[in-house]
Amino acid sequence: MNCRNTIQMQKILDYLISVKTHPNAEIIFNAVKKNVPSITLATVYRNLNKLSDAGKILKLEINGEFRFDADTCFHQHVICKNCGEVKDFFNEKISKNALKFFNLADFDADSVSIKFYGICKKCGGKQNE
Amino acid sequence: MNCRNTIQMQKILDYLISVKTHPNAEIIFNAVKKNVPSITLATVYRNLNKLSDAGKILKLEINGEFRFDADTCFHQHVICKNCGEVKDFFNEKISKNALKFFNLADFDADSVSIKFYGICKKCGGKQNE
DNA sequence: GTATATGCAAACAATTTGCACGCCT
DNA sequence: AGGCGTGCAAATTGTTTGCATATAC
Repeated sequence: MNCRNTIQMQKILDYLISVKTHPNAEIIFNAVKKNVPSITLATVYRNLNKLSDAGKILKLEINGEFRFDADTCFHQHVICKNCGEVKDFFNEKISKNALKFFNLADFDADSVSIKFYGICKKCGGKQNE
Repeated sequence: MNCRNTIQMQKILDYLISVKTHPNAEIIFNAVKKNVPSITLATVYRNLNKLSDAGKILKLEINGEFRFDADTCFHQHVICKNCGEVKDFFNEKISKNALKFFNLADFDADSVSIKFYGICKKCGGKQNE
């Protein structure tokens, strides 16, 4: 892939690898800005899109925005319908199984995104307080 | 649920039930407008959110926007990474299996969203032409 | 040297919100 | 009658784009 090794891109990737959360572009921007003060949000978006096109990171659609994840191994995401918290769930089999049973003659699927929705412990019972 | 039976809401739901596509708010707006000329996009959004909160329709996050689906039975969605087309895939077992194997002590999941990504037949080989 | 990436600002697109009025129950 | 839903317009939020300059290779 046509991907130049700029400091901006490197720091964005470094940051994403260092966190277990699933930050959106703005959070990544603010974090990387500490190391590369001149960076702009546009550059962050451009790099995130490039990295996800290259398959180096995941681009998740959660709560109406894109979130990014440097862990590209088979796993799933868990989202609280109340507070919006996002967690990982690791069960390779669930994803592999889904792909195994997928078969549409006119469609060639190479990846699968699995999101569980529910209520986290913190919110349990007391929604929208 | 506090849900008044307005013509707007009824027509939105009728339209969604009548199509097998997964329209976004604007497409729904334009379709319903033919029957209810006074309707606005804001009303469409408000009703779609209410219907999905009530569990009567599904709110899908696809290609950076929300798409809506009146079929709330277990099924999955298939998205072409090239042209963005969205299709249904029906395999109850995949979704039920995912929920069955989900177990996080501090999280109670009641639904799962499964999206397959790949290239549709139309786009096969000739991406981004 | 040349093409690609950056920074900046502006444009865009999707969705939500405040408010006065109208309609369901 | 009272409250929820609507229409309208404006505000928000998230993301992309055009352009001149800077930088990686």
